[in-house]
Formats: sequence, C-alpha cells, structure tokens
Amino acid sequence: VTTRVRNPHGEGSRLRDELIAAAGRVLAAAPDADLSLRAVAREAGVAAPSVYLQFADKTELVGAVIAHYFEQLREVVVNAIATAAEPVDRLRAGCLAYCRFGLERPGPYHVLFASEAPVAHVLGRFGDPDDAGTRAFATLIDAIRDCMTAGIARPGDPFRQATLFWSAMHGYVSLVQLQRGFPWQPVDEFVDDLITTFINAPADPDRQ
Amino acid sequence: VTTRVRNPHGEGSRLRDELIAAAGRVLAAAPDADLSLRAVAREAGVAAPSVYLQFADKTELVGAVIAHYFEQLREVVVNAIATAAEPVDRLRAGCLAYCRFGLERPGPYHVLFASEAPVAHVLGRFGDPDDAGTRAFATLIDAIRDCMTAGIARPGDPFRQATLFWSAMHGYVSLVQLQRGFPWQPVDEFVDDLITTFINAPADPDRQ
DNA sequence: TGTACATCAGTGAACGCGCGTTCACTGATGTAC
DNA sequence: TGTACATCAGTGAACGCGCGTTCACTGATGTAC
Repeated sequence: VTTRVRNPHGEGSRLRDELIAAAGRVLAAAPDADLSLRAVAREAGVAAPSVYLQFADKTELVGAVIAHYFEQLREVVVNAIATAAEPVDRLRAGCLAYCRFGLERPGPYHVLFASEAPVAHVLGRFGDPDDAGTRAFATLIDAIRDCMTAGIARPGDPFRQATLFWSAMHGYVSLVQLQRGFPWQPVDEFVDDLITTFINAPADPDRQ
Repeated sequence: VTTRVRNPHGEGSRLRDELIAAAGRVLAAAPDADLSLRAVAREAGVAAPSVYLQFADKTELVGAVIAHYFEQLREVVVNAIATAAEPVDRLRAGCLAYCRFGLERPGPYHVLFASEAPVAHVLGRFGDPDDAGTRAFATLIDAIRDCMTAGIARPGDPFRQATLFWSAMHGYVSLVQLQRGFPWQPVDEFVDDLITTFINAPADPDRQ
C-alpha cells in the first residue's frame, strides 16, 4: 500500500500504461470477474476519477486493455509457429500456444473473448486487411493451408477448417475454466487429438 | 403490468415455478447479462424478498434455473437423436440440436455453460452415474462409439472424441454470439464440417 | 533575480443506480371451540 | 353460528455495497516578464 509518486510535468500520459498494467494485475487476481474501472484505479494507486484523464470512459479503458492482450496473444502464437519447420509442427505449435495462453492467463483471455465488449468492438471490421483480428485469423488459415499443400492434410476449404480449429480451441479453453469437475485431458493431448483428427496426420513418431 | 393474484392458501410453492418461468423471460430479454434476483422477482410481478419464500438465496434460485434448462437441453438432444436411424445421422442430429439450442436460446445456454456458477455446481460430481451431466455426456460418447463400431469413423477413444466434439460445439456457439463481426457459416454447415472431418465420413449424398 | 500566472497531475466528495439480503409488517384464509 | 386465533403468501422500507461518472478543488512545476 505504498503511496504513488505523481508523474512529472508533461508526463501525465504515463498513467495510461500504468493503468493497463494495473488492469493486468486485477485480471490475474480475479480472472472470472468483469473489469471494473474502480478496481483498476485502486490497483494503480490512483483515485477513480484519474482514469478519465487518460480514457474518455470505461469502454475506452477496456478497449486499450483488449488491444494490449490481443497483441500479446498474437506475438506468443507467431513466435511459437516460428520455432518449427514442418507444416504440421508449425500448426501444432501455434494451436498449443493459443490454448496455453488461454489456460495460463484466464483473465486476459476472458477479457479478449468472453466479455461484454469483445475484441470485435476494438479492432476493425473483419475482412478489412488492416484489422488485427483478420490478420490473426489469417495466420491460422495459412498454417492450415500449408498442411494441405504439403499433402499432409486432406484438401478442403482452409477457411472452414480454421473456423473449426478456432471453435475447438476456444471451446476447450473456456470449458476447462468453467467446468472444473470434468476430467479434461492436458492441453498438449487435446491439441494432438485436434491436429490428428482434423489433419489426419500420423502421430509424431518422436512422441510416445 | 398486470397485478399478480396471490396464490391460494397452501399453494405458495407455485411461486417457485413462476419464478423459474420469469427467469426464462428475463434470460430471453437480456441473454448476455447475468441473472439478478431482483430482475426475476420484478418479472414475476413479486417483491424481491418474496423470492426467499422459495429459495434460500440467489445461488439456489439460479441453481433451479440451471437444472430446468439442463433438462430441456437434454430432452431436445435426445429427441433429435431418436429421429434418425443411421449412426452418423444420429450423431449429426444430436450435435445440430445442441448447437441450435445454444444459438436460439442464448440466455439459457449462457446460464448453463458460461455463468459464474455453472452446471457443475448444481449437478452431481462428474463420473457419478447419477449425475445429469455425466449421463448427458454419455449420450454423446455413445453416438460416437456407434459410428466407430459401424466402421464409419476411424477407431479411437470415443471419450476423447466426445471431448473434442463438445469443445468444438461450445466454442462455435459462444463465439458466434460474442464475435458478431466474424463471417460464421450457418449451423448446419458447421456441424457437417465437424462430422465430416472428425468422422471422416463421405458427405451425405442426399444433400447438395 | 523575483514574481505573477498558466499549466498540469491528480483528488475528495457526491450523484444515482441496481444489487442481495434482513426485518418487522399486513391482510386474507383456514381451524378450534 | 359466531368468534378467537393460527397459518400462510406476500410486502415496504431499509441496510450496506460497488459501480461509472461529474464537479469543483488542490498543489506542484513550469513560463513570461
């Protein structure tokens, strides 16, 4: 409960990043609750009205938080994909990274994909090539298409397959968090099953 | 805004069902919001404290609502399965019914599978043969196992496949509702894709 | 160098709202004698 | 048949809480002259 030091003259906008960071700590502490402006201000060590110095209203604050974590998710997935060379391995790595992000950071994942004002309201219109969501989804489509052209997956519409993949991953991540009584398999097994049945690839011989 | 007629002597527990019905109307009117005790009482035409004549607290009220809709969902799915004879068609019919319930009745679906106090808290422990959730899931497993023994699906662990199916369906249903900007395919196409890629069955020749 | 003033970061008190829950009550209907 | 009383369905007012937002403010730091 340390007292916060006021930002220097002309640097008031540093509070913006402090608030986004504080929101992260709030989300980590209470992953299922919806973000509240007051909780974020409290965590940042600042009075509630101070938020309005950086954001027009609660929606803008949440929007900034969403944009922040969407970028993090994108980064994590892209990095994971880059670690592998073979198309199936790249796909698997990306899926695993997505699911792990969701499981390990339920608060951020929740605010991204399950809250009242979801990603779509923050990012552009889907289909717009500048839209962050569209580009993220394109990454998944590409990974799937690569598996098809490599002859590892049976041919089909990569867009549709990507929709199925996203649905399955999101379903897994949200259900694991909400239906705690269910005997869920570990993430990597789930992703293996997903890859195997969708892609129809033989199991990776390096695994036992 | 009609005034409610008081229940006759000895029939006070009728209010219980009236409240559950009122909750249904509240959920239909505001599918994304969490149920509030006061909103339900308001909709039932009753003062807020009257709820406590039938339920010990809010949790019990919501629990009763959950149990009610879980039974409805089970019924819808079981009936759908019964309309078909061939294993794949039975599986497809069940999945379609599940997804349609979720899409057409987002409020009830939300309270079942996405709210703070989800199904698991109301039903028994998973694995217990008396648990409603366990039996519902068993229905899905059976449908999948039938496809395997009929030689239509490639062999595998039906439990794992059922987990994948549930994840995919839940993911589709929740994402369709939250990510409205995304170009979702219609339900039946999604379910067809799901069946086809998981089960690896040829497309139904009766469809075009 | 000193002083008046503007800018800026941030605050404290208050608002109206909906919430879950408690409490003492009202008034109609049934039962006992 | 009348009357006292118990039971029962349901209520109105109040509680304390956290919320998003507004408002007039405080006090430190910079700039102009």
